Amino acid sequence: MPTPPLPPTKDRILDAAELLFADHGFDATSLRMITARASVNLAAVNYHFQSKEALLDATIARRATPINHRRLELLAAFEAEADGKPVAVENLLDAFLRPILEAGSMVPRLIVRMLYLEQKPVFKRIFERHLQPIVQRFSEAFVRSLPHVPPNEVMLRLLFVMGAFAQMMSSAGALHVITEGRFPALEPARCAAYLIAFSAAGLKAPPLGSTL
Amino acid sequence: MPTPPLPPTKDRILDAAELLFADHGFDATSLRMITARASVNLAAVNYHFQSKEALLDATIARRATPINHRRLELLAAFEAEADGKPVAVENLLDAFLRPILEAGSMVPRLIVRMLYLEQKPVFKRIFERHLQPIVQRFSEAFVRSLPHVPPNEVMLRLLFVMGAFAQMMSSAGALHVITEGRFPALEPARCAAYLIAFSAAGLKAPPLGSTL
DNA sequence: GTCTATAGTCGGATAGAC
DNA sequence: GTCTATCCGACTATAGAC
Repeated sequence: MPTPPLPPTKDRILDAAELLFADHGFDATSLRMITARASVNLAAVNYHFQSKEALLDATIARRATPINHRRLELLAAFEAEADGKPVAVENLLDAFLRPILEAGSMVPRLIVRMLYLEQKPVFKRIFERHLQPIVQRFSEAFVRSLPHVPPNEVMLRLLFVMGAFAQMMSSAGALHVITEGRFPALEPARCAAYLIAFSAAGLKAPPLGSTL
Repeated sequence: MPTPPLPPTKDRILDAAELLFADHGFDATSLRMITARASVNLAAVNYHFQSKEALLDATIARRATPINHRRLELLAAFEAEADGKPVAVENLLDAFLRPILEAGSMVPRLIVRMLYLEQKPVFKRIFERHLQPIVQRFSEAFVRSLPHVPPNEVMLRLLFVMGAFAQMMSSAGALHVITEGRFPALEPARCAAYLIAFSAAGLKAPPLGSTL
């Protein structure tokens, strides 16, 4: 009986990098931490990828591509269902959030951290490539679905939604600790329905208008 | 005429550290970057503070202490005004957010980054010392002001509010770029009224209940 | 493709003169 | 209190044997 085939080196590196980047961030994750966890030689990273930044890019790309594909699929389905009328904001939020939440527990933390929280030039490039086009597409849908809110105010409110989502992903687990046990320990994804209810109410609130 | 007196070394270090930690985060800021900007010798940092982590702590403490004092002052004023009745959530949000927004442009970015975005053990200790007690106090007020929402759901929604606030602080400026100029370039603080309107609506939404 | 070995850099922290 | 000089560890990246 042959030894169970380990995943190829390249995939083991990606798996380890995904977990460590998600947990500790880019700067605080060294290539040595990655190679140790992947049981791979240090030099293998620079052989398969060219640099630490290129590894980050590959890590994000592997996950973001199918998620974004699914997002557009769901959006199209909701739009077909609405038959020309604006889609309910709850459905737009669902189409945007469900694919990333269903991608497994580390993936959202990785993407959130990388795309919303970090600020280095690398991340700006990654954002432009992997999130910008999707955000554009969804923004337009949100603007159509919120006719009583000025477009710029919709954009600002969507920024708030992204922040609430990021916070949920990165520290919903901490609520159990902060509240000294009063809040149940539940996975971030279990909070999604609460996030959608909260966000939908905020998005639909009467606009302030004026300066935007 | 004497040369204009420079601030003491210790304060110059704190000023430089505040700016750099806010812009680049803790890991990406080296002591050498700080001493260069402060025009101070490298060894001065370890003389006045003991370590990089202790410097971070001092940087946060210098700003957080007066802000938290002001928050409690405003909260007490609103509670006195309400005369035993629950305070309007808009006022609670105002009492929590206004002091940090009035503290100058870098201060909120520093505190937000340190207390919400970073995850190292150092930051956990800083959070427990400088934000935990305030959050506790305000949570209770929010729970009283939202009698139709279960306490645990209030806590979760407050987490969303914190996330929206953090996102506004760290990337409201980017909206001008992302929208290719359609969104006006305005300071994060100018968005505060919009954040409060959004958050108040989200907080007051009908609760989902069930699993929390 | 995978390893060892190492170059080259930069980090935080400290010793000791002034 | 402030400086120079330096230690020592960790890092990314690469060269070159197998």
